[in-house]
Order: sequence, then structure tokens, then C-alpha cells
Amino acid sequence: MTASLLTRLRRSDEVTDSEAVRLAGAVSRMESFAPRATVCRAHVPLDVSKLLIDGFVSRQCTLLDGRRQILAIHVPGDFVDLHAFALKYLDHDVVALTTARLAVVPHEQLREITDSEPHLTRMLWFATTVDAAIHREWIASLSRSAMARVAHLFCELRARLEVVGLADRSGYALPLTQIDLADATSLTPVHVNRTLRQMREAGLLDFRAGRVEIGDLDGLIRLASFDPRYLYLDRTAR
Amino acid sequence: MTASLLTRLRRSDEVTDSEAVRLAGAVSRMESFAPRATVCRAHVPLDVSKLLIDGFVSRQCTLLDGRRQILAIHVPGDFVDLHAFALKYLDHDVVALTTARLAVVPHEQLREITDSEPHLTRMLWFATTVDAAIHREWIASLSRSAMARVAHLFCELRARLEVVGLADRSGYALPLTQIDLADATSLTPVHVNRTLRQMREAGLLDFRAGRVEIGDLDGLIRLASFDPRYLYLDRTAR
DNA sequence: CGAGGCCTTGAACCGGTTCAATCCTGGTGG
DNA sequence: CCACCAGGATTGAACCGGTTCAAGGCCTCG
Repeated sequence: MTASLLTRLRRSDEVTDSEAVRLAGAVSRMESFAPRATVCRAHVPLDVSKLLIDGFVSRQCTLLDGRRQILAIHVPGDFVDLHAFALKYLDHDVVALTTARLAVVPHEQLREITDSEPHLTRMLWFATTVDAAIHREWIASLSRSAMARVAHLFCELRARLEVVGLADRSGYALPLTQIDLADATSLTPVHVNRTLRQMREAGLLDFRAGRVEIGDLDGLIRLASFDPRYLYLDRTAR
Repeated sequence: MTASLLTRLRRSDEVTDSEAVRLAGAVSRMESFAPRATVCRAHVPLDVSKLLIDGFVSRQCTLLDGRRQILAIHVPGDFVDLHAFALKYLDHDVVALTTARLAVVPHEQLREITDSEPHLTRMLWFATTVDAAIHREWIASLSRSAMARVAHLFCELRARLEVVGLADRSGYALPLTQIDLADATSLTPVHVNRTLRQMREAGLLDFRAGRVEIGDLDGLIRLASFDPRYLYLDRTAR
């Protein structure tokens, strides 16, 4: 169950077998969600956190005028609402974008890990600070052009999915709608559509039928000015 | 030195005297910075983190076209680059917006705290997840109108400064330029200026001479649709 | 007293939005 | 088996919030 999380953590630091066992043992059960189903709601006290096994989920909030803002998109291996362990409730909703399976980890288990496994604790802390780094990159991304924003999102998802073996240089499965992309980039669906057409015509990328087909990864990276260092994928003792 | 950090942490949970002593003992020295001085630079390995004692500092990055994007504004009591303890380097620069004093905490000390003080560790972890929550709120804010964005920034700073006794309902000192506000809201200085004029004419707020004078806090909160729950200022065991 | 920042205001411009219509596709029920 | 329907994708045209460019004004500091 925790295989993809381990793959991710091991990309950034060494994880001992006993730590891996500890983590696997912390999972109490699995949960499945249909597309659009709410995984957890803002401002509701939580005593579990959830690890995404497969599918895509988003952190999102609903603005006053009813528009949905996607704050982050999570991929398999992400400990989606680990923040809730420290925060005790979330400030946003977590919603399934596709069919999704998540492993449930009671905070009681996390509490015991923090009491007895300092290194594992630092790894989990690390995972939440990477989330924060991704948020910052989104803030910077939002101040750029529509093309750059959309390209950046595709580059980021590619890099993160590659870590868990779900993407390569040529593309990846991404069963989202243009509306999802619009809500994630703060653009209108209409403009996302035009932007995708431009990218297709430029031979950069073709997003169709739930799949991202990358024509020119280097061009895409340049367009997005994507620098993956903010994902902290290099290996260092933590 | 750690008084304002303690005030902040104690707002969210109980901190024992021995924990407070441990935290105070972790500070190795003080550093002062002039306005615009760089506190730490992106992508440079770090072995200390810094706690803001007084003044304002920003997390920021420079976009390809030379524009500066402010990703966060920190107020006294904030453990500005605590993230670097987990990340080992930062993905952005930290720059003094005003004259600023910071307390330096070696990662070695933080390491020892994580090894022997689980509750204090969770408190520090908590502090970084609140930073992430603030980032998310900025993402949502950026998708709204110029008025709402600027109003939201003023509301947030007021709420955070109030915790450490540096603001009340009527206003607070904020020695930033309109250019700083522009870079923090992804607006142009020209438009920030027009927005501030509108807010002044509406009797909501007067930002002049390095001070925010609030005329109608409730109106401002409404305009910003500011909901302070994302700052996690309620007291809970963590 | 001159220079450099910052603030302020006007006018033209433009990237992205809004509104509206049409197409396409997969799923459903008769 | 096919008509129908709903949700998403696509395209055109008018519009608008915020940008850009340009010109002063004001204040502080050397």
C-alpha cells in the first residue's frame, strides 16, 4: 500500500526497512472514491490522514462567486492531507478528480511515529514542506502568461508522476477535463482550450482523451521556465 | 529573543517552560539586515534557519523577465526559513523588506530537538504547515479582483501582526512601498496605487507613510472575504 | 540645490473573459 | 438499434480589468 510513498521518500533520503515496516503498519484501512467525491471537507476536525494510492485528487476551495479554485493536484504516492496531522483540520476541501484509492493513517499512529522515530518524522515533515514549495511555485506561476501557466502545470505533473513510474519523456495519463485545468490555473475553460490548441499547433504537447502526449519536452520546459529543483528530488540525508 | 515565536506557538498549543528554554537555547547568534539585503539565497545549502525578531522580510523569486514575485511576507515571530531544516536548501530567496533582526538557529540544534522533544518538534512542524496554508490562501486570492487581493493582504497581515501585539483593529505599522504590495499581489504598482485610492475613498483603509490606518475593518474583511481560520490561531493540543 | 525613489494620474492598449452558438461523444432508455 | 441527452470541447465576437507608456509631483538625502 505504501509502495509509491516509499519510492518517493527514498528518492529524497534513505529509508530503513524497519521504518518502511512502521509506515506500512500505520495504515488502518483503504478507501475508494468516485470522481467528484469529497475525500475530506474544510474545517472539519480530522483524526486520520490519507495517502493517495491511485487516481488523482485535488485540494480545492469554492470562492464566493461559486468558482472552484484548485490549490494543488495530488498524484499517487502523495500523503495528501498529512498537513492535517499538525493542523487538526484543513482549510480546504480534498476532492477526487478521478476514481481514487487512498490508504487511511490514523493520527494516533503518526503521533507514535513522532514519539519514537525521529528520522521518519523528519521525512514526513519534509514531505509537507515540499507541498509548501509546490504551492510557492504555483503562486509564481500564476503571475505569468496563460501559455506558461498551463505548460508549467504539465511539466510539474510529468516530473512528479515520473518519480512513481507513471510518466516518461513522451507523456502520461491524465484523465482530467479542460475545466479541471482551468480551475487549477485560474483561467477560463475557453482560454485553456485556446491555449491547448496553440500548444498542439506548436508541436509542444497534445492533451486529448485523458492523456498528455508530449511532442517537445525541452520546448515545453523552456516555455514554462520549469526548474524542478523546487520538487527536491535529489538525495540528501534529512 | 524567542519571545514572539513563543507567543505565536502558545496561541496554538501549550508550550512548557522547559520547551521554551530549549528553544531559546537553540539560538546561536543574532543577525541584522538593511532593507533589500538578502537573508538567504535560493539553491544554496543551508545549515541554519532564522527566526524573525523584528522588521519584515519576504520570500521572493525573480522571474525570467526580471520581475520580482513576493511569495510570502513574514512578520516578527515567524520562523522564516524553518523549511530549510527539512529541505536543506531553499527554492526562493529571503530578502529584508525593512531593517530586520533575525535569530540564527543551527540545524544541529533543530536536529537534537527532533531527536528528543517530540512535542516541540510537532509544534515546529505545525508552524511550517501554517506557512503552507498561507501559501494556499494566496493562490486563491490571486484568482480574485485587484481590490479583493489587496484587501486580503492587509487583512492577513493585520491578523498575524495582532497575534504578536503589533496591530489592533485600527491599524498597524507596515513600512513597505506600493511596489512591494504590487509584487506581493501580482499587480502593477500603477494599479496598486489606483486600488489604494479607491479603498481610501471608500473609507475602508488608508495606507500612507508606512502605516495602515483601517477605517472599516468589517468592510475590509467582507471585501477580502477574509476567513482567518486558515491561520490556525485556535488553541488545540498538537 | 540636484538626484533618485516613490507616488500619482491620464490615455491607449491588450490578454484573457464573457456570452453565445455549435459540435462531439459516451451513456441511457425506449 | 437508435433517438436522445448531458457534459465536455471548440470557435467566434464583443467586452473589460488591469497593463503599459508617459509625464509630473513630492519628499528625502547627499
